[in-house]
Amino acid sequence: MGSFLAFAQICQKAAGIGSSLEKVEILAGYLRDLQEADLGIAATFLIGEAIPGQELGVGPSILYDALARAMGCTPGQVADLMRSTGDVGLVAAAAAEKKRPLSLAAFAGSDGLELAEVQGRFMAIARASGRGSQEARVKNLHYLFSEASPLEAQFIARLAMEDMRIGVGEGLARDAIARAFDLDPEEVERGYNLTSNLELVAKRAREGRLAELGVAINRPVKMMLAQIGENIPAALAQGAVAVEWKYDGARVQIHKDGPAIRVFSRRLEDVTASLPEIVQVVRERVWAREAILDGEVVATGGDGRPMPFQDILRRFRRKYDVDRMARSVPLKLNLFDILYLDGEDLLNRTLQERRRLLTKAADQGILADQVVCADQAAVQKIYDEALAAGHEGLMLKNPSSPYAPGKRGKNWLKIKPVMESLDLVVTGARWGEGKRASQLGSFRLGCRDVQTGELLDVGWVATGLSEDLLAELTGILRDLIVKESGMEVEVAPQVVFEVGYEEIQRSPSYSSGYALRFPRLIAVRDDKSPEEADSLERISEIFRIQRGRAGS
DNA sequence: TGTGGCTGCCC
DNA sequence: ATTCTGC
DNA sequence: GCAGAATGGGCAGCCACA
Repeated sequence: MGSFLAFAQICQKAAGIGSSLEKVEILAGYLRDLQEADLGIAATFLIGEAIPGQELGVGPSILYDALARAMGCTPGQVADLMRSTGDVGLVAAAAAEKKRPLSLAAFAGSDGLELAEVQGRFMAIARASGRGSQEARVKNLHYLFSEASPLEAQFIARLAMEDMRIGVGEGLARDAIARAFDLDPEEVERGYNLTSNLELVAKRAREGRLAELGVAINRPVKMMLAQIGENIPAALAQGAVAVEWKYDGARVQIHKDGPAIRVFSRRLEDVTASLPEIVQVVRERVWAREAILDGEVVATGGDGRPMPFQDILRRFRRKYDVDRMARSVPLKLNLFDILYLDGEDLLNRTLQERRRLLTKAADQGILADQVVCADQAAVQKIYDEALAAGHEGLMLKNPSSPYAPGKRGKNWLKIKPVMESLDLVVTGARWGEGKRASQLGSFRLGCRDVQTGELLDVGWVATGLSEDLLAELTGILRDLIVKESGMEVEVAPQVVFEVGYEEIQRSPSYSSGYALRFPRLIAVRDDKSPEEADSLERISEIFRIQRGRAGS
């Protein structure tokens, strides 16, 4: 029988090992000796998937509730512990230390939790819906904590958050499965990328039947991803590239089985019901009987320019008012790849070959434009056109590369412009978690309102900081704290950050009315005072002219 | 019945 | 999404 | 160069609660 304690001990061990190879070795040894059912559970648990492909509906709020109940304290006290430890796992371990036993079994010293029992509780948590469902989730978590030893509780809490933080992700889990059953890691990786189901992959690996996992209609394939490219000349160094616009939209993978059409999102969610016009256009303009197609949908306004990304978000996952919203935010399909055609897996064909087949399989009008080109000036011209049209930049792809599911490699490069940065005042901060425990991990930003002299919120920044800088900033800002509540602090406005971003968005939640898309710290401006920070006027002016709007 | 907080997922 | 870090 | 970790804005749907 697979004990959850043994799993937790392996997690603890893995978390303490730096070397990936050593980590894989230990995980492999553990997985190898499990029975089939436990192997499936343990494999998915390792990557923080409580139940393959299902939502738990548990976040910090419900988890802290359950922990508070287990410890017999208030959620506020749990939040205090979070601030000092920055780790739900450690808080849960503490809860298990001082728990009040729920059941007689716990008094008597229970037999310990089984992997299957823990997953069963998570299933009950995932199934809960409707009135009283949040209470049901809390109760099931509370039960698990009441039965758990401190070490078990640590990883139950991390599982509930679907975030194990043991330095094991999909990559190492795959390698561990391969090592456990003496298989080629590439084969395991292929099986996983074609099914996204580590439980299934682990079981098939054990049986030596990985080869049975192939490309099939209605089984979404992990999407191939792009790396950031340096610039156009560097991308052209290896020769000609396939050039496409990088659309500011949402990725879709479309499965067509005759008249039956399904649309999957980047995370392979079925979004068919939200996108009726995409289904319709595929029905009318894809000639292939069976196909798996890859593309990007963009919202297009009356002027033919792309609508803000926020509008696309209003379409995805929508269940109600779908038709009305389809009229106000119409989506256009831009197909750029084909992975499967009439019974044939095309993954190992070259991009050039796939493009040729795509051209035959669908109407030109729903394909993303593509040219194969080795000339720097010509690529630059397309780049300028993409930006002038309001899109993000270019995709430059290696014409002779296969479709590599789930890979983010140099065969697909994205080229985007660097926006001029903003100098913004740090007005607050938030205590971090994990690696950033007991440090300030994200920073609230303000711009100047010239009329009133006030600082207006433009959001937060939390990336672009090295560990040294993080520590230094914590030291500086700690002395500037004027107010503290929960995980957040307010600081006297003295520090100025130079902040980079991709785009300025209208914001419904920040007082300036604007927010930055993908904010990152470029530098701390020791040389600038808050009075010299950028103004709301400057932000709204950049907003007005960005992305080739106005003045071009 | 309306609303605000929470969660998951787009980027 | 972006960015930093250790292997 | 890769994989993992820590973090951003903003949307819909759902649930709790007033």
